[in-house]
Amino acid sequence: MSDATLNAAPSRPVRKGDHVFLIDGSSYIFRAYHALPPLSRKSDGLPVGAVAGFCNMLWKLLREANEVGVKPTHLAVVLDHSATTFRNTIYDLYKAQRPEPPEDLRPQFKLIRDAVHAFNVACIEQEGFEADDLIATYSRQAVEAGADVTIVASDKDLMQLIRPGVIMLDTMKGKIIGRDEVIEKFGVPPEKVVDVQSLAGDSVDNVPGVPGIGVKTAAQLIEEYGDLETLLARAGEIKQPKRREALQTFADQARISYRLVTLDQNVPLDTAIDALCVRPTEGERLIRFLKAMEFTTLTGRVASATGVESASVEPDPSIASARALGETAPAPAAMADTAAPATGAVAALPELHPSALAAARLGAARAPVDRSTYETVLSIDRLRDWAARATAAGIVAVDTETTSLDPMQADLVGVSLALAPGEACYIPLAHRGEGDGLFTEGLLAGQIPIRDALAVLKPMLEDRGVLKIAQNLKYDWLVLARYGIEIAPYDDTMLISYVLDAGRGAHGMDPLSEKWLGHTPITFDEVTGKGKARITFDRVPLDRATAYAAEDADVTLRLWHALKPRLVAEGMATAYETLERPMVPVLAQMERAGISIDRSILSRLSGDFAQSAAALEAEIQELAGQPFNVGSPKQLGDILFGVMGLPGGTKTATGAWATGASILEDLAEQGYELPQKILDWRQLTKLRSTYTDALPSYLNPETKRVHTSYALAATTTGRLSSSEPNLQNIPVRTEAGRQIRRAFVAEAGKKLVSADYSQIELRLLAEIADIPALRKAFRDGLDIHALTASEMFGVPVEGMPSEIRRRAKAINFGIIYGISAFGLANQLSIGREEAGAYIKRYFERFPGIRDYMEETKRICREHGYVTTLFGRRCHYPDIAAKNPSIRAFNERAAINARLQGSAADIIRRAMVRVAPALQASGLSGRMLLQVHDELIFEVPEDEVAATLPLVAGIMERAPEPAARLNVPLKVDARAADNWDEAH
DNA sequence: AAGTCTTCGTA
DNA sequence: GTACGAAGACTTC
Repeated sequence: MSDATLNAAPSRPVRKGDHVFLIDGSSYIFRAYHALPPLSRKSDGLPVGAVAGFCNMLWKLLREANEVGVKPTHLAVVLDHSATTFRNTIYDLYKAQRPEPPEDLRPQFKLIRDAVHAFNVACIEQEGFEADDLIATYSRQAVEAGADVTIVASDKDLMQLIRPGVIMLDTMKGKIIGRDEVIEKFGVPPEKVVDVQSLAGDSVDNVPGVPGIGVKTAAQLIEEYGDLETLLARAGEIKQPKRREALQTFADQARISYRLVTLDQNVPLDTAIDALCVRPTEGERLIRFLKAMEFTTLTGRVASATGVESASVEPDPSIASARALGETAPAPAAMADTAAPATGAVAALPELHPSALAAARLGAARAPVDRSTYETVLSIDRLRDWAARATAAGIVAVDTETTSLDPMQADLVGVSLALAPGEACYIPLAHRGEGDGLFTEGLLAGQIPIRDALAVLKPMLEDRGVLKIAQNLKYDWLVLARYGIEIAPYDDTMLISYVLDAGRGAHGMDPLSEKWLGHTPITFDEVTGKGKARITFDRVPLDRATAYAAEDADVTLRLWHALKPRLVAEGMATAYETLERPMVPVLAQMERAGISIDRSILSRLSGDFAQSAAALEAEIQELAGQPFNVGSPKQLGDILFGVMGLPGGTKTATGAWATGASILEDLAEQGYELPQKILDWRQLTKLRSTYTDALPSYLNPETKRVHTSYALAATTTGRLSSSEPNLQNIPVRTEAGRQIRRAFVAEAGKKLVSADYSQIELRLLAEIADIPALRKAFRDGLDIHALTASEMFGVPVEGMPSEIRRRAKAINFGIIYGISAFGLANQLSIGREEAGAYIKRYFERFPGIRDYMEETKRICREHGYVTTLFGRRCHYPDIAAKNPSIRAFNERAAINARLQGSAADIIRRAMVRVAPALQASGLSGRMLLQVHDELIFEVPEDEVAATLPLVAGIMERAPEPAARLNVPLKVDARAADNWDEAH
């Protein structure tokens, strides 16, 4: 290889058999920056990690065997010239939300250009065009000339260019991307990639796409219809209404997206492709640069390959110094993220403003996730190193992998940790070979014995000086509790998101990652499969397990960096610390306790219900004159309104006959026999399928109890929700329903204690709306519904007809729900006009409540949220919707949220206080369940007398000292052998 | 096998 | 009129 200096750019036409390499420089820089450990020039701390990675890659492509197995005849590094391109004229939001590059990356862009020149390689950039468009154009020209093309990049936007003779090479993963890989990723071949992308959109580049359509659905649609235009033209044929409407509504948005993602293959090039021919490496020039960068290893390699005496070459003095670039050299991301003692660059820059550090940190947290850097920890020494670094850092993201989604049955399979964005590991502990589950091969070799690993992790996980960060910690808390580990202190990114953004989208990790990091993590389903084909996590191969698990910890840590600062900035830190975070161990302990159910009661009921339902079914079919599926609303509607021609038939939104309870009740009142029997049949089958049959299947085989799962971040108002099984909707209204409650029992020698708030939401209405008459009524312990009726209708409370009181009660509930004449009319089975008149009269008597409702709407419109008594925010982004019914719905929800949410806050405060208070009093009762305004405990018989007043007192005083209400809270508490009698 | 619609249980 | 979750029927793949 000649070392001659060739200043004039040579040129050699591209012809058949040539091989053109096009390097996507810009995206390579970003990836190298995040994938590689932060590296600073020793002499002055100039960040050079991305430059080093880039130089190594380029050297390898030029001089050594690469993955493609050929040496380039033509080669260019293609860069983005500026942020604004023709795409911004199509769509002004294109790439709009893309964050600024991190501070310690910025000075490296210029260095990369210097590097390209030092390598004597063509460096291409062109105003108004992205690197991708230039690559597309060169690629087309090369193919037309009969040459092969290798695009060195991993950006999915370039995959549309793949065709015979054109492949992509991801040097960081050492992977070639061809037609098959594209099909694997997009579900369609390269030539259809743009069609799929224009439907699915791209959150990273802010390509809108069509809402509700992801890559999977898009691929399937394109597969079926061929291309975007055909699909849009025939969108009306699509069966699924949601999908059809989305495609029709957002057709133009999809067309815009199509233009955004389609690369321009006809850019008027400033530099002809012939000029990209590979030029000889000038050893001395390159070494001058590498020495200036202080890349000693690469300098040595280049020297020996080019035969230049390295010692005789001086570093290039023109290569920028940190100071000359006018850049502060901030801490590498890994350091900025930790509470570790300031070292290196941080120590050298004491004047660096905290917000600059925060910006650098946020930049790192938002940087692309690279799964290839995660470590699989297989030795106790490596584990000790990770634990020690976590302890030194004082902060670590943690995630557990297990054999089950049910934390009460899940066995630990592995633990992942993240110390800084991109710096994460997975510690497999109980992975097995890929067996059939019956013939287990035993543990996979090489894993650290679980006891040894937990012995290393436990001190760190319980260290008061190390903040553990998790997403949905309650799950991991429950799992680790069963291994004798109690995590503390901790933060939960799901709960931080919830307290900040309740009502503004979901709080699971995948949606949060999309929203805040613009990154799509590997999904659990992708790793384990789903449905019948699902495998347990212990059968996931270690490389896939590491990519998935370490990424979860990595993403969790990045989310924490993105969200935690908002708590203070937005004034939500107290709400998080008092209403959210302390609930994790409280709920975990409740779930772990579970509740005992009496199987024999349920199985007897099941039999009874089945028999009665069968009898009813026979009568129903007799009355109908033909056999049909009574459980099918479709068939039932045909019988009632078609065959029998009953009056009052209305259609549902989808055009089917409506056969809901209220319609059947109306018919029953008119004297028809069949509808009542249907109602009875429905009740019996409902109770049987949902409760008496289903509940026993939730019995935990080890504990012989039922362990529900509470969701802390599921509702907009702050309420909990319960699932698997839902123990917040156990029947209570009818006698048949109450029999089910009798199956919830205390264990021998104990009682169930139920303590519930009496009319808490109405009391909060009186408090928040500040209605003196209502406040006084509660203070005096009056019958609030009777009083309302008396005020409205002028009837004395004494001897009031029950129907009058019933109507007033419905109005009171209506107020809490953000009353409408329509709703009240439905509830009371009266006309809209009459209901409207009631409401008018109510507001005349209680004008303060109308003012409260108007004020709530105004506040919600102004801020986009309402606030509870304790500072929780409930967001209603559609409060100002143009559509009147959507707007009215949001207004009612906002009115309700202040009350429902304040009540939810109060019971949360009580729940946090109960366990310590019981313990302080030497009582051993355990809290088992929460049903919005009710707490259920299991208490030794001889402690019941002491527990009842203690619990009631804590609940009644729960608002204090944060709020001192002018209305008393009233709690009724009772003990019995089963839930029905205690309630 | 998975997703949507309808219905119904609770506060 | 608010807030939820679960089940069966039905549709779609």
